[in-house]
Amino acid sequence: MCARFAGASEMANLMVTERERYNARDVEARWQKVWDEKDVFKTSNEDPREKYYVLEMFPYPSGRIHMGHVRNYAMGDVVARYKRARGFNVLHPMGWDAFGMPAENAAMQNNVHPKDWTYENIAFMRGQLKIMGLSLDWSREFATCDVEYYTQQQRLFLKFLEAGLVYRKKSKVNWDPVDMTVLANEQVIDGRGWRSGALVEQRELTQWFFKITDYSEDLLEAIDTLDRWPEKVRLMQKNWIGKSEGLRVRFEFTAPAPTGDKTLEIFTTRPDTLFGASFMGLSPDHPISVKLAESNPDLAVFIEDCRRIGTSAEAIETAEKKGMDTGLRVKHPLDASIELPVYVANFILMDYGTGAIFACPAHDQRDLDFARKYGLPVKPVVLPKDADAATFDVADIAYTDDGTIFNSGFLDGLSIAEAKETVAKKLEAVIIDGSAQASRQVNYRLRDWGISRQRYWGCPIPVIHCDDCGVVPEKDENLPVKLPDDINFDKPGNPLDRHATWRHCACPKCGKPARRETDTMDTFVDSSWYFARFTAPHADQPTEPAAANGWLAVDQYIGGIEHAILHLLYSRFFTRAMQKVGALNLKEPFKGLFTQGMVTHETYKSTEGKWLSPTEIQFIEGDTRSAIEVATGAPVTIGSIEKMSKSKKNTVDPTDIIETYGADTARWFVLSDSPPERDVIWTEEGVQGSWRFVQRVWRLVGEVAATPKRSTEAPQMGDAALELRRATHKTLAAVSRDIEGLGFNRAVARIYELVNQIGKTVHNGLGDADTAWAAREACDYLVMMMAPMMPHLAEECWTELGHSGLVAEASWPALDESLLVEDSIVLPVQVNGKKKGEITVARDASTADVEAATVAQEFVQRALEGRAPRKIIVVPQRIVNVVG
RNA sequence: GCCCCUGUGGCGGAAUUGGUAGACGCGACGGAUUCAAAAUCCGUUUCCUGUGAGGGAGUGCCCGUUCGAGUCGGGCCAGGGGCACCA
Repeated sequence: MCARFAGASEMANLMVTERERYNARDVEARWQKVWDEKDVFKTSNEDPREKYYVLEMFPYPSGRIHMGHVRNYAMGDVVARYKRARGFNVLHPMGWDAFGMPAENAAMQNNVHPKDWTYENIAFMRGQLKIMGLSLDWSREFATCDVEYYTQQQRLFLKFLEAGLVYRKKSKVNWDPVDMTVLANEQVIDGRGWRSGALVEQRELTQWFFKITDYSEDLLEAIDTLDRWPEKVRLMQKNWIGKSEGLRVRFEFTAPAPTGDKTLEIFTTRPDTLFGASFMGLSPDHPISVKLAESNPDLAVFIEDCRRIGTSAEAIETAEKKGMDTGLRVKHPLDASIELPVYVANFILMDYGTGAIFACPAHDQRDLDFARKYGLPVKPVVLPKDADAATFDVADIAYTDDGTIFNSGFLDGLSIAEAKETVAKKLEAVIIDGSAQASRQVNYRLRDWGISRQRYWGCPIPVIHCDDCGVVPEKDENLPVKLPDDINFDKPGNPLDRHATWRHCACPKCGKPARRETDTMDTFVDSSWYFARFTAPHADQPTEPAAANGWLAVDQYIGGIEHAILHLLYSRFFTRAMQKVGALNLKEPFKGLFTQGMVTHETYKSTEGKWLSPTEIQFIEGDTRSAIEVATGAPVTIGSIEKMSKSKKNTVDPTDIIETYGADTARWFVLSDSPPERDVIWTEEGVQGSWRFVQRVWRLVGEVAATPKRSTEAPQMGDAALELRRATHKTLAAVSRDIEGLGFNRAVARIYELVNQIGKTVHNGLGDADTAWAAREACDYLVMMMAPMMPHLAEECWTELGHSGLVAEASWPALDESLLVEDSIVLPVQVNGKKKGEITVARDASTADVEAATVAQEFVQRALEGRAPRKIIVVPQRIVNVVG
């Protein structure tokens, strides 16, 4: 509880001791028990109704849930409960993304076993989720570290291996020599390991890869079918896959390279600028560079330097363009009289294209930087639209925009596109050494997915290394390859490597002693297919294809934008791969995707500059802009609003909030204040507003419930009663539409409006039978409409209103369309586009009648200042505009 | 550098997709109730001007399209995000 409202906790307690107050804590526990005992949210695979699969990204069991989880799961729960009320057979499961580094860090720091740490966290967090009152089918729960789950993952791996979707290759990695582990690029900070602080080395390791690039084109193309995904995410995925079309061109060496190659093959997207070529560039890792280095110590040193620089973003940004002349020369493919030097250059990547380029400094910034440094020629060949060919030159900025080709012989005068095509056609027809000099090629930025991790707490890769047979897959009947429990973390590195017995086994092929693979799988593998596993969580195969095909795709997937690329792309790949091995039969796992915003909070700092949590500060009475530190009384600096994080201490614990105000209040608040895709600012005032609303609804429902139960037939309605009925049904139409479109904040606002209207009616008295009838209908509808967001309060009110059965099992209320249209309507009247007043006319009034009514208005005459209207535009049932 | 998104009161945000800008909530202010407080209820709250009815301006800035623009188009400015030696 926030110290700013140190009194609030006691306040809330005081409130609940008053008899008529709504006691969230007791009520919520009671209804949760009822739902549980009746198995209300258990879902059957055999239900004949239309299916709806709603899923929130499952949590990592870090120890406690945070407000981000609350927001995410509240949203999913609204959808699940709404769709259930709409008659769908709803699958809404929950599980745990339970493998990963933090468990091992905890093991090293606190001497607990990763398994114990993980399962204890899961038990605690499950309890936290349960008090949120989520409509989850807990019978389908699993953790990815459950042996049952990772057994099936190993089975999938072996099927992928058999299907040619898995391979091993040597690859460069960031290696932390102290922790003895591979680091992801994000874990390298200023060239040092994020944990150990040791200088990171580039190492070549043999690693396992998934062939995601087999699906580059398919993954790219199918993005266009994902029309219920945010445009932003689709764009990010497109950019990540990074398709570029170009030409592979082979340049003839003047004398064969030391590797024996007669030609140097490069990839370019700008064949139109070939006449601007000034030199060739090789990656330091190119086979020719490597071969040359064997007999050239200077080059060997240079290549070693390049490798040390690493792959982090900072390193790349600050690195100067550097290179070394190899002494090799090639012939220009379009003009054999031109010879070009071949350099090894530090900015060329081995794993894109062919690891070699031709450089055109005038039209590529990197090439230009390099050319200026080494005094190489810069020859412009693309002329900007209004430039003069005689004087146009490039200084320090390469010209990369559109223009006309010049200085290029037979290409002169062509557009860039025409020149590309002309060059391609010409070089495709030239045969060197038995094959075409050039071929069109599509290149992707997307790389294969390296899944090897030198870690203990992950899914073991089920293969065996045999001296005689090489790499041998484990036999299916020998699965699972279980993680050993008896490990220790007293030394850095992978405990599986050091285990006394675990890695020793018999070769599945020849039976001789062999060694297990000790690498485990990237945890992204675990989360790439869990959504499929939920459809048959206890199957003895990875999936039950009938169940998977019946439930998938996920109709609505909800989670953070931070997974916009990797998790979602891997899952899309996995679904395709699983289709290939017959585990299911579809390509796209998530039909609808929604990425919710973060939960943010003000930050606070002490006079010494230390971060302070909201519980450590107290606001000065009546002032929300100044506060003091509780412990010292010193003034507090109130900082910017940021994502809740442990490091900035600006977190609010969901459990504290739920204990004080109840889960419904917490859920209502995170749904109400901001559009769900944007960040929401957590404020104590806001939560109290939600809490006030809960009490208000409870009071109003209580007053209405004291009136006699309404008959099925509506009585003759008076004006006030009819107005309330109209409001009720309009709200129903709007809330339905808003929830369908995930506009929870709008749905909340509509519900507030209805409650205000009910309040007004109650305030004016419920004496008339028709008013009481309308008020009861309004409350029945209100309770149903708020049930997806505040399920406990809804159940309690439902009972109070005299209904038997559960709201959780009730159908969405019926809409009376006739109440949405009114006989007379208010039309705004503009004069020359500015609103001057309004008129009330019959709904079906003719244009002529509306015009007549308009010109008769005194305010219209006044605004026209005596002139006659030149034109009157009547938009039926919308607006009138008088042009004068 | 490339790609994308967002700019509306003191604050979070609505606006039927070109038709009454500011719904709803928070905060603030005034009042009722109370011995007093809490809670609750009733008001006011975009800005300027006016005692008032009213009048004028207004959705980051400029220009345009339109009877009519927060919404569409063009050009700026500011903030945020993604990718980044990708040839």
